[in-house]
Amino acid sequence: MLSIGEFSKACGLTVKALRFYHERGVLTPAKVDPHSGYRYYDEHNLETAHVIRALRDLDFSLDDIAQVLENCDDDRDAVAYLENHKRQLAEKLDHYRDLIHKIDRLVTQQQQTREDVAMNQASFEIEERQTEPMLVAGLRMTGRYCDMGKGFGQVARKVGRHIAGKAMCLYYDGEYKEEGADFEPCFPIRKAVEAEGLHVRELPAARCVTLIHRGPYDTLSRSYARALAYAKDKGYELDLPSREVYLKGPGMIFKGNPKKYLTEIQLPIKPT
Amino acid sequence: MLSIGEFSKACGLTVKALRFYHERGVLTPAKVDPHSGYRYYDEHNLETAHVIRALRDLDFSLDDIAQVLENCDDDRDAVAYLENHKRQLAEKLDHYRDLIHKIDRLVTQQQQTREDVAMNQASFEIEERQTEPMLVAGLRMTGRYCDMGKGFGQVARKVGRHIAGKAMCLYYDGEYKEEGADFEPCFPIRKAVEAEGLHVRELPAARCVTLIHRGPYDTLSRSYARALAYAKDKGYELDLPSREVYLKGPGMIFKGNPKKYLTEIQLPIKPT
DNA sequence: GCTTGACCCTCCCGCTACGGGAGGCTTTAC
DNA sequence: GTAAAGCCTCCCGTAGCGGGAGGGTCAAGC
Repeated sequence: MLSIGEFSKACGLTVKALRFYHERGVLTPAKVDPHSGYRYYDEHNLETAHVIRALRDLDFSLDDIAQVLENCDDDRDAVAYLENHKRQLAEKLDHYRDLIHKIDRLVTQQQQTREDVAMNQASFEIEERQTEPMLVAGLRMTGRYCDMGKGFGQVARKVGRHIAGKAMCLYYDGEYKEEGADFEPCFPIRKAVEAEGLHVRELPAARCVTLIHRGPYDTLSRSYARALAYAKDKGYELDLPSREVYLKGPGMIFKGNPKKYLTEIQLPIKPT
Repeated sequence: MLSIGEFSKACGLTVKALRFYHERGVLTPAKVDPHSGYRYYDEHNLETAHVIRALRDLDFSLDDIAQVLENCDDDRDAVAYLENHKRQLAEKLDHYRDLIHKIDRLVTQQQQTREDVAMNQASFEIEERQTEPMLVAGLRMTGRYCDMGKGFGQVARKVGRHIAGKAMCLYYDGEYKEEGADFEPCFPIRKAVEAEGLHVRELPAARCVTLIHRGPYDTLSRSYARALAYAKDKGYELDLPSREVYLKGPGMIFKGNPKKYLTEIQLPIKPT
């Protein structure tokens, strides 16, 4: 018969834990002095204690341990519980793996943005440029521009891990529309994915009038005006859809400072 | 200004959570009516709420979120926190992966034991057999047999994932010794591992008198007597170390029922 | 027999991030 | 004016203990 302190040393469980196990009924001492309330443990308790320790080390809950103790005499009986517990652990594992991947994506996106910004920092002038063809997944929608965020959210959720570049939006109207606008938020993706509701295809190359707009979205019209004036000046006829590429916009976590947003406007020139 | 219920719908956080965030100071409503105590939230709160949601989805603690909110205006500022958090998640990931491996090992060992037992169930008679050479890691010790368990524990901890078969023990004394016995608990392993304090080598093949003992260890002497009598009868001279292979003994979790233990005794015959 | 120090006891609070519910105001709609 | 819905605070519960307060018990030495 060992006192709780001696037993604690013998089995490697803390005194606090032993008292708690007693209270929860998973490890009842062989004898409790009714006068002093002192707990005394025997050989059989030691065995149970070892079992509890082994199972706690495997992250079993006390309730599960109680079940195992009740139904098993043998490692063999415990196999079903072990398998079951393993499944639960595997779920947690997947969960954490998923979170780590998400963080990874956030960080690399952030890095990408920083590089893009650094690269484009010099030129805020109107340019003519040939865009590269790219594979995109988009969600065509009709409504107000402020609902665009939800569209991006939906697309991102569906093609999440295949995203290969900056968010962009295609505009199928030739003008600014308060309501009933026809536009398509999309993401460049690495490889063709099937996703219901999404339009996945290669966006063709096009010669464009481009301009990087710096500042909040509600001042975009000024930059549009400049680009359109330039095109008119050159006598270009413009094509649809026009594009906006969100080089630096609201982050995945923070909205950030709208004064620092960078948006590239791309107005395709109708080939002559 | 939205009431807490409306705001809850707007940001996707529960009313309970919002009150809790207020109490913890991570999301203070724009206005609190001093008379009624009603909380009212504004546009800026909505932004903060989104940040909190994004970070909670990544399993950030509220304390960490508070720090991020205090020090970051931008996804870019948050990168360091994300990296840090990722490290913590990676630790958990490793932890769970480790546990799953441990469970796997337990289960496969258990299965192995079952198969071994099924195979050996028929024969409890004395046999002569050539043992196969095998790679083992052992810990030679001097003392009492009851300390053998600790020896197995040490060996198992060091070569854990390389264990390839049943625990066994080599006996270097020609007789039973109460104290000062010279023996070596060891495990067969898959490939040579370096482990300080352990003796890793190939155990040579040997022709043996073998016998499977069923029951607790304190009745082993009867089986030894039978095997020794057989050897004497045949006129064999015996070699050292003799071996015991623990086909079915105390499990990794449960001690199990000693009456069901199976132990193979192997007494090497000195080549003539 | 007495003291002392080590050991043990039973509460109670703390941690995370809320959820559930009781009991009581306030606001809003009809 | 009234009723329903919404809001408030306060308290308890979660898992598995750790820390500590305040007080009883045990064994040994004098």
